[in-house]
Amino acid sequence: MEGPVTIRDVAARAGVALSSVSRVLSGHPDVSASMRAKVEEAAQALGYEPDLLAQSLRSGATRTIGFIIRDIANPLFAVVARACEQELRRNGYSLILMNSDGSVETESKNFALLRRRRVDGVIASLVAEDSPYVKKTILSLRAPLVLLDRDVKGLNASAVITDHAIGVKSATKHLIEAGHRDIAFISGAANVYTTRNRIKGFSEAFAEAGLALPEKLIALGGFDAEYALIHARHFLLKNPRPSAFIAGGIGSTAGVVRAFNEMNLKIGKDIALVALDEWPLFDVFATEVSSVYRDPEAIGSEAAHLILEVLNGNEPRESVIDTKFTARASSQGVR
Amino acid sequence: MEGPVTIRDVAARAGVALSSVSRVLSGHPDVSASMRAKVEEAAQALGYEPDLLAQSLRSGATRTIGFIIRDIANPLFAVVARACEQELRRNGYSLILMNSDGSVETESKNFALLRRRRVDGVIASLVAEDSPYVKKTILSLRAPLVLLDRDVKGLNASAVITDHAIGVKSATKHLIEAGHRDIAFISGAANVYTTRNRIKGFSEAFAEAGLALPEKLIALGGFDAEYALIHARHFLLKNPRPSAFIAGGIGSTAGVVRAFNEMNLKIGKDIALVALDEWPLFDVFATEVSSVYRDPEAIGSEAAHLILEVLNGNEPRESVIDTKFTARASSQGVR
DNA sequence: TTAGATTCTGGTAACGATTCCATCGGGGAA
DNA sequence: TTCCCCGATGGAATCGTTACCAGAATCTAA
Repeated sequence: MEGPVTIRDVAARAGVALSSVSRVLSGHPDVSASMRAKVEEAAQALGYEPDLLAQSLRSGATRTIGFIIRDIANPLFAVVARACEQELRRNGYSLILMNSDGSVETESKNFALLRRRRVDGVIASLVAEDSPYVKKTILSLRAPLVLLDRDVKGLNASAVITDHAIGVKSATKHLIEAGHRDIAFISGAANVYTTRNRIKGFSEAFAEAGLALPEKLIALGGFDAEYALIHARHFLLKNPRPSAFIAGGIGSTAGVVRAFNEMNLKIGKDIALVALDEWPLFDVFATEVSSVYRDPEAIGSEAAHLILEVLNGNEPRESVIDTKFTARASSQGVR
Repeated sequence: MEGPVTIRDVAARAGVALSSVSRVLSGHPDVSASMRAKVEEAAQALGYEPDLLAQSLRSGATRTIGFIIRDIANPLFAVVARACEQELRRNGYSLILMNSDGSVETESKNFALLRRRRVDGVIASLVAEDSPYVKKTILSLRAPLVLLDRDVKGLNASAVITDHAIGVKSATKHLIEAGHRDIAFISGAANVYTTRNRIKGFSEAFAEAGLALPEKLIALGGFDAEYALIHARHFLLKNPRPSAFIAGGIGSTAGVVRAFNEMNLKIGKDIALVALDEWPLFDVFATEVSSVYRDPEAIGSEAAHLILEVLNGNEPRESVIDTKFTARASSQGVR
């Protein structure tokens, strides 16, 4: 009873050659019934299970997928990760999780490490699209890549893209129709598709209404609550004060709502709010918040499908997830 | 430019033996300066990086840790996972994430797969402590194990234990002192330490106050919102109606709050609420909720430390994380 | 000057699996 | 009966790395 059981041990016990054991266990057709019986008995008795490491070295495939994101603690991405892991697991793949901590440098190191681990593919939500690291690092990855909500040219990668614009446009229209003009928009960094696409929807709604875009009320710099808090405070001191806020993601919304609380502004009464994305307990606790929703489960399982497709020899492609605006108490009855 | 660069290619380019390349790159002392220079030049020029797979096969260590939890989408565990991954990454380990989907069978399969992947250790939050699978599966793991908030005898595992009892006891005392007697308690399944330990604190507070435990107001069966919703509804129809609720975790709290909303009960006014754990945006949106808080960052990094300790040859041990009750508006002014 | 120790280097055997190739029989066809 | 082919098996090479062993070259000391 020393160390794990290897194929040698099974061969010895069954009194046959290594290669025969391998053939039986991998279901090779040219094996006699008696051989099959002997080997299976021995494998069973010894509790043999093949070493995935050795198999990987031999076959060149690790049945392992890297998953790189800024921060798994973001509830949206946690759901994406869960759905993705589940789907990959069903197909015999394991997921290696890495956080980038919001740093392109860490992100780059993560890619390099995954390359050395010989992962069969990578699913990633990049910190930035314009980093000098990114393209070089990714191009040296000898494995299929699925990008989440990012647009980087010349990578030959698959992508799961969310159509934020359509939802944000509806939301903005809804606010404009309710009489809002000074609408503040606070969302994540401008150097990623997510933010640009959201702004696109925001702009389109103003353009179609024949109104000028309130450029001075747009703050795009960080996904964190701190960034949103500072800018929301600043906007709330303007004259005239914005009558509505659109806040991107959980971090931005947290910051915006804290600013409201500081000034004792009641959501849905003194000020309107639309959140981009939803998260756990979104539906509970006081005022119901209007939102632009995207299904994180769908994003995760679609990412898994896309990588599996390429692993099965198909060409990389893009898949679009839609968004849906729902008006709730937080954006009604303010004007 | 075919396939990844191996140590052979480096040896060929430098005109030396394989073994010399290996020695230089692994920092062996007995290497001449000229040899070092030649090999480093070649490795640099070819962009060589050692294959972790091959190294692992040779060395027996994969520098990989398995992380098994019920559900990464639980915000508390997402933060635990992040902190854990971060700490392990700093020490050169990668994390393989697996969800058990609340099934002991899936959990068992996950353990088996991690064993085949030859992970160096496993950090796990078990679905149940009394499963027949668990012990057998875990004992066959030839790697150190860190349990999160679970108590299974005879495993020789490390553990990060949360001292829920102390926080829950304070919370219960606080409610009792405010005059509450019919206090409902809804939390996760009873077959795990977390729940038992919480109930312990709950019971102690009643005992010390010389009051009988309101056993008919205790529901311990599931971590999900659905379970909590059904039981909260049921309790709210009792006569007398409970005047306070203690809800374990995010799922339970969601269910309880939904039940309140259905009956149009205002938290902190018509009914008191204490939540066990906190989560993103906990501090925002209307009524501030009293809570028993534990630091998920600390749990995650402590788990990483414990596994690293054992990997460095130390004995497994237990580490205790404390909890802290904070009274907020949700539990004040109801009576 | 030479024995002995000390560097340094190359060759080779592992780690645990798969797969190709060669060999050996047995069965079918002429 | 003879020839051929195919099913079944064992042996050896391979994946990319490290580590042991032996030998060559250099150096120290008597």
